[in-house]
Amino acid sequence: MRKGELTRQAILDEAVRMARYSGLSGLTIGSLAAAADMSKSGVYAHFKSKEALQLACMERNSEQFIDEVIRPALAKPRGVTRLQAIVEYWMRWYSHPGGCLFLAAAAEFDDMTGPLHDQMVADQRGLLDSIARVASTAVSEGEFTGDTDLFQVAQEVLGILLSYNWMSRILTYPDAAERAWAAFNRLVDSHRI
Amino acid sequence: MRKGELTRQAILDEAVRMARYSGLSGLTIGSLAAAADMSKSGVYAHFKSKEALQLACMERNSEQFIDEVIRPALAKPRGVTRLQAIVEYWMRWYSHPGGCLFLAAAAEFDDMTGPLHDQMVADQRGLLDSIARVASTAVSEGEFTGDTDLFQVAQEVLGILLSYNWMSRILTYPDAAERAWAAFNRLVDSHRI
DNA sequence: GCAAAACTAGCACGATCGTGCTGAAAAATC
DNA sequence: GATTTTTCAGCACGATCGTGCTAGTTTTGC
Repeated sequence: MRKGELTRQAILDEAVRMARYSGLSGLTIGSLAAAADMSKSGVYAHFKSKEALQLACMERNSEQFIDEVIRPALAKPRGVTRLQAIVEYWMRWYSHPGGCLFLAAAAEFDDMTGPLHDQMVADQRGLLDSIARVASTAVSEGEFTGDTDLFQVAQEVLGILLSYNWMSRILTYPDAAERAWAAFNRLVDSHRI
Repeated sequence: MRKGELTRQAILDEAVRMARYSGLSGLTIGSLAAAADMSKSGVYAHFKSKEALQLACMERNSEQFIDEVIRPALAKPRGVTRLQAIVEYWMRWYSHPGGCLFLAAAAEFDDMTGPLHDQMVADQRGLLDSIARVASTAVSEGEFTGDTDLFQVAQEVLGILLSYNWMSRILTYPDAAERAWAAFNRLVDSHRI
């Protein structure tokens, strides 16, 4: 009853950690069991199927993202300050060992049907909405012009984040962060009142 | 001698097509053989290992990218026109059934060691250099200021492309292309002399 | 046309995958 | 402390994976 939920969370944390490296498809119950010092069936019993395990991983990952990116950003003052904060925390999120599970899931499930694909799309939509929502506070605070296209801002910020991830994680360019901030500042200035 | 190379290419084309959907790790020799109407060992004989098959897929994919994106762009006049062209062809490249194999490979091999990872990094570096090289023609043609940071441009163009891919392919936002061009125009204007 | 080379189907191997049953150990409830 | 429920290891299953050998067919070079 309580012990079960505890080990389930422990398994899930380990699963998310492993999935960041190998992806959710590359994650196998056998290796997960070994990492969690349990038997294969012991792990399996907590999730009635592999798909359920993968979905649980995505859910856990989203929780961690909220904890590490969304909530800290919301603690900052509304407006450009908060927009800058979410980008900063987001860039830190990308530097997790193994990378970003959202990105891995998107690459794995984009051409697929079923619950995994649907959950992935919902997650991605949530990420984009988060940016747009924070950007909207810059409008309501009078920092951005009233006719600002929030999803234009969201798409461009996402682009800055994605290319930063590419440059720093894959190509290991040391100037990636600096250039990302240059792009961000130019974007913000173009919408300033 | 000649027949062998022919079927090898046919297998490879089919393999790349499949890998766009499932990734290079998800690609299995069994399903590839079925799609190519051959026996498993018949396919396997052309590539002495699965890793060699995957590497050959990456090579074939790069050739196709050159044919469909790089070469057509180089046929355009140097400068902003060519930069705009490479973005346009690149966006079309992303709309291939199954998506972009460069992106899939990057997600699969980023945290890995070995030839597959190395080839992927080399490919990605090549993609970025392509953008920077085209951007440099805008400088030499006198359209961009002389102090333009070419890799700043490259990183931002890559961001526009990546976020376009995300928005259109995963989230199926219809305005993704329009917004990508808006971002592109703003970027170009900021570097115009 | 013939000999040599290249190509590919058949088959089998060890390994690993997800899944599921069964029973013992542990924990929770009273 | 007894009992009921939960938790988990052992084990086995069918399927599929990559790999490789062996023979026979097809294609090539002369």
